[in-house]
Amino acid sequence: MKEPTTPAQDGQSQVAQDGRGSKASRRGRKSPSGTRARILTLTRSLIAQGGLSAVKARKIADEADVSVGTIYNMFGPLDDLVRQANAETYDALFIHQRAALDAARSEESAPRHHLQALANAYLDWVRDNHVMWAATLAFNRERHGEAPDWYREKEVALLQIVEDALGDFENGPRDEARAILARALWSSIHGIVSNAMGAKALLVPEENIRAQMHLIVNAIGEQLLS
Amino acid sequence: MKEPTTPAQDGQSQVAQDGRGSKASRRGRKSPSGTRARILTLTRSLIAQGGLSAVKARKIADEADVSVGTIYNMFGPLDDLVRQANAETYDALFIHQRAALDAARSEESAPRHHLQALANAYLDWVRDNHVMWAATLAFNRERHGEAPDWYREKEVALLQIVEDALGDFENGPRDEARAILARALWSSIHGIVSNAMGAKALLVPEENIRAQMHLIVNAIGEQLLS
DNA sequence: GTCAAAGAATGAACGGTGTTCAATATACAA
DNA sequence: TTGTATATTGAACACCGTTCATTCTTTGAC
Repeated sequence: MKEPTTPAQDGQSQVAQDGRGSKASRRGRKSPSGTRARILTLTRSLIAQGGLSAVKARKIADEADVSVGTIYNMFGPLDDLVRQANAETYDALFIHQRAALDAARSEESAPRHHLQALANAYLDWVRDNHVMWAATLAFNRERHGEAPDWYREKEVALLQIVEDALGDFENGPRDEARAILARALWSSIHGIVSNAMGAKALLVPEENIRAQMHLIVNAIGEQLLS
Repeated sequence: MKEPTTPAQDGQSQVAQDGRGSKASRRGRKSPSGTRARILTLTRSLIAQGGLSAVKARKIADEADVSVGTIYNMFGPLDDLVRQANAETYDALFIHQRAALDAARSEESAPRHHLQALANAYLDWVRDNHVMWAATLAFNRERHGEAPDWYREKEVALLQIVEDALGDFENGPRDEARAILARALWSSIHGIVSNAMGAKALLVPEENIRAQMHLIVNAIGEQLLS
């Protein structure tokens, strides 16, 4: 029984979890030589080029100038390495969506436009990151049962943004009802985009997707004003 | 270059594509001994028990009392065999959904209840077939680009049911607009259910999922009456 | 029944995969 | 320098999808 050097992740705060500070770390141990970061970057690059199935231990080891053993020592099974890569994808999406909501709020716009902005921002981001995102979703689908808490929280954080946007409605739902609505909205938008997303690109014309999203968001927004 | 015995599928009519008639077939060739059916059944059974990753050529060969070569002669690469298995899953869902719409129509109910019935029926079916369905979705996500027409049409057929239900609205949208709305609705429902579906079971309480679906369907239904 | 040609079934072998772990190299404190 | 605790290595293992020369089976004319 030998745990990998870094127990997997603790994923406390959103974003920024690269392990330790750049030089001497908290506890005077651990290697400095950005090997861990290099492996992770390489993994992400492989996914971006060839999808999930392009992630091979030997390929990473070769290109990162380490042995296969090192990868396993640092990350445990290859799935855990992929999860780390996916975590960074989640973080990027999170930042993007938070920024979109903040921007929408800073304008003098109705709450329903905040929802529209979130949906549009999501589509924009998926358009620009379809391969990474498809890999993340495929991975999740097959290994959702085994996902650790710090990973699951990434999804929850995204949902929280939608809940926040729903809070902008004067007489919108609260508590449980708001949580249900947020999940319904997010799942729907997510479903629409996923449905239009192939392995390498968006298959349905972008304007069509946007029309579908707006149908849903408008229908919900309408209800929230009555 | 040797094509598998049965070229893959032609998948003409919805449902029922087991290849040839039970005994002497159209062209006086082909083997009778339900080997093909046995392999397919076994494959489906493996998926139902252990998910996509449980499908192994040698395992199937052992349990079906054939050699690995036979499987490859009959189905080509293992992915094609899985696709055949998935096709049957699609067919089962199609029949289930068609029946649900027919039943809703035969009652004296408003068109919006037809949509509700479809959504509810979908959730029912996924609840009872989560493993097979999860496998189908996971497979699609990683190999959507390579999907042949006869396979893609299975998805289209499901969408058509929703379009039909939308046609029940007196002054509902037509043509392109209806197609977009159907896709939006179906993707949304699908997204909500997928979001709540783990590898082995529905993770979110069923009543919560139903509440989410009804929010969406009601919101859309409302719009269609104004 | 015979027998040659066509077809179907076989499974050892191949290249590639994730993963392990005894052996080795390195870093650090005394 | 030396001893010990790490970190790194890569050959070896088990298993995977896939191929294809070989073997068995069926068929139809005689």
